[in-house]
Amino acid sequence: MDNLKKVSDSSCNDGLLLRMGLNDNKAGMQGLDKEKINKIIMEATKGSKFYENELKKDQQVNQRIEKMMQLKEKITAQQLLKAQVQVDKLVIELEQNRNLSSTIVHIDMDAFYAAVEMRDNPELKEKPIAVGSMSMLSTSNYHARRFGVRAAMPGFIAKRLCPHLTIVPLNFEKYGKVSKEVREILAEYDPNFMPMGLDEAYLNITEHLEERLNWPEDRRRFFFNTESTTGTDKDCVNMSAKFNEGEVSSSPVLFEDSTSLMDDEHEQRGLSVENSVLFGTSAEEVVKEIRFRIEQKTQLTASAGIAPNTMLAKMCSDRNKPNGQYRISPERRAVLDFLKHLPIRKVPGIGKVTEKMLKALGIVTCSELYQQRALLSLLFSEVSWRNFLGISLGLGSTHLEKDGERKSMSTERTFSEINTAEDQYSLCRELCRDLAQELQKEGLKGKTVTLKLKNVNFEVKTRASTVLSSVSTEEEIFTVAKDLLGTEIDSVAPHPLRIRLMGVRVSGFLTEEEKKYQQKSITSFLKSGKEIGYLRLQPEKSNQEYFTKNSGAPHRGSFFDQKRAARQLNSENISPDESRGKQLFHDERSSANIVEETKKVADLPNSNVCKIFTCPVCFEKQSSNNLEELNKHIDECLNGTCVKDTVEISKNDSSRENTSNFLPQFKTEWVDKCQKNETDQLSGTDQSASVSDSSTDNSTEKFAQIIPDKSPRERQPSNLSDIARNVCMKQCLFHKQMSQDNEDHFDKTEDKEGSSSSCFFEAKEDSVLVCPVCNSEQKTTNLMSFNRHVDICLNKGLIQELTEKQDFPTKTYNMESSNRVFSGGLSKGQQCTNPSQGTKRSGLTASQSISKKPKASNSKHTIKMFFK
DNA sequence: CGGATCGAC
DNA sequence: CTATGTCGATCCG
Repeated sequence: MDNLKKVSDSSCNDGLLLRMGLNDNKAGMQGLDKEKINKIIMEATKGSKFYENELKKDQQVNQRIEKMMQLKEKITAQQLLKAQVQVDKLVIELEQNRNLSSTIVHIDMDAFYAAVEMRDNPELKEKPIAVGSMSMLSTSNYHARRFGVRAAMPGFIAKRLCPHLTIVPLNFEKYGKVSKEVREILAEYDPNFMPMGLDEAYLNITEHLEERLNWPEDRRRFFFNTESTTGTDKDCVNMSAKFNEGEVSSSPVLFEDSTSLMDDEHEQRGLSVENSVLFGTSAEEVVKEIRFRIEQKTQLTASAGIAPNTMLAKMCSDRNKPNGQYRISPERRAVLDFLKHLPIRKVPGIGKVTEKMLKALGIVTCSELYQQRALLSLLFSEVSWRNFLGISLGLGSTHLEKDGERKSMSTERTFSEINTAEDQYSLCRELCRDLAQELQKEGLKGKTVTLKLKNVNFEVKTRASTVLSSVSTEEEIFTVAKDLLGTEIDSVAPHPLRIRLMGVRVSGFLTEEEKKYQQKSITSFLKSGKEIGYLRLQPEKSNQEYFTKNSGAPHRGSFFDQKRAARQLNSENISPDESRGKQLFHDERSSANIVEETKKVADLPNSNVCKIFTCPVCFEKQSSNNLEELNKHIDECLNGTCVKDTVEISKNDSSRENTSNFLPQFKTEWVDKCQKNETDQLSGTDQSASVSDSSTDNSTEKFAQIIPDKSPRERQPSNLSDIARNVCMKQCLFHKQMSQDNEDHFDKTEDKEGSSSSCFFEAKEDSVLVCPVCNSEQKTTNLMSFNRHVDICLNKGLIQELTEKQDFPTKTYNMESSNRVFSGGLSKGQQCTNPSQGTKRSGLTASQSISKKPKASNSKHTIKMFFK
């Protein structure tokens, strides 16, 4: 979708206008120039509550910037130098692993909603239109954009900018249909393509390109759609001309004033059959073919980008928009050239706030981003500056990851002021009802309910509560949401709560495996607790039964249950892979237990268990209704007490709960069982796990040493260093493969925790050190010298290449705090970027290892575990 | 964990 | 009159 964000304003600090992101305006045509547009927007905006709030937010950003600048002032030249060295080591490594072998395509439908509406209503074709409502526009056509009418602008302001503007209401059904048609085409080129919303998608056409080489020619020939409606014959001809020219500028659908292109150039480019186009085998040709087919099928145009990774592809698709395409050839040089003068704001994941913060540091273009990498590493969080670095090197995801399971579901509504508690509660219930319905469609239950409120001053608040048992029905959700709402109403009493928006979200879903077991187990844990006095009934005002639904069964002893719950929990803490494997492994045998448990559940009458717990050890009431707190307390109480029935714990049990503490005895027990289990049952299978020597302490570190590993051959290294070596070896092997200029005989070792200054390269006996930058063999085996050489090389090579000159601030500062206060924007597209490289990347230091994705590869996981 | 923020569509 | 809705991620306390 077209965003208004892309344009930055050169005039510094008129916050709102900047936010409105006015585009440069083509002179000559009707429309407004930038100045007029800004003026009108200001007039419409000034004095509004909305504007006041925008100013406030702006102030907050300014404060953040100020803080950052203060921090910057304290940085010493020495610190900066050190940072430079560290960062540049990473640069080498990233550079080493640069992967240019994939061909990623980003397809972006031009002014999608507006284009669809124009297609379906010819009357609109000549007019400036926008899709949305008086309060908010989703997109506008290119004609309307000349007036400054843009997505995310309220309709009433758009009307002032462009009084003739036609606002068409949204019709998602229609867009969905068209989107589906487009996706059918895309799927032919990459069955695993990744749609991003209705109008965008990423494709990995690497495989397609290979196969295509062997295709007969007629498989690359496509015919014009002659039977299309609304005089598109001419459009088709236009298209043909455009495609043959390989140069496209405007679309008849999008521009009322589009000129007819000449139509007799067919022969110029392999058009051997009348009414058809033959496409070649290159990436460009493939994408032209895709766009051609999209237009033939839907009468809509698309823009596209072709590049070695998703980030670049996305930026490419923006380049020749609308109805154009652009390719970055898979060469490092080409990538860097593309980035050289590119404003950071064009980068997906860099929004207006990040742009502003970076601008305060004098960073506007990607090459400046690279220049300042050392500084950024001191001012921003690890995640952020690494992201920045990746951006400035042009690195991104080279494969398309399927998006994982959903993490939350929410619904929210904006309305004219509601200020009576009664209305607010009923609205809240309504939202809960809607949400419950959607949740049930996907069979989801979550533990956390979040209430979102926006008051009439546009201030947003969220209030969350996590409950013990997963919720999914209207009543369950409402029970929680209502409390949150009540608290907020009380907090402003005796004034009314004046809101313009309310939203409800449920998150904290169970994973597939958890779904199977947890419900019963957890609730059984709670129920049994109640039986022996863990939980006590507390009379409450009204519908406060948190656990009336999904009641669990009583099990035998409380201790038994508690232990089981705790054990499960910890298995969760070990590693996703590990616990998942285990669960699957035990599936069969545990089913019997579950059945039995379920029966008991059924027998239990609805109860009114409530929020007050009594500790079974000290018998004191616990005020917290947080299971974690409760368990923590019980742990403390129990610490040192002997628990005999540990042996009874069967590994089949699979209850879990979100508690990080549990009885030490159980941990030990669990580890032993695991250990046994692994060797007994897993040998010979694909799965393996290594358990390090069991030390005596009961800390969780022990669990961190259980290292899942897919490769049978490397099972059970005798100690941690062996494990580490294996990891390094694997990575080196991979490295060698990846390295185009082979012969790199250096070994990389992980930076150990705490010793961040340790050398990056470490010599193997008999090895020759080859500089990864200049590729020359180094005589020295002294790592210090070698590292120094690499640093020098870097400064000569990379830095110059990308930035021409190296600017090195040399002021002297004092700096005591290493706290990074600032975050750089990271969005999905962005930060998934590096996993692709990440899985292949070697030599990551422990602290460098990024593992946010649950789907982190095993090797990555191992690294992280190892250095925990 | 909860709350605020950012960013994308 | 009239400034969205939904989701994921990060960071901080």
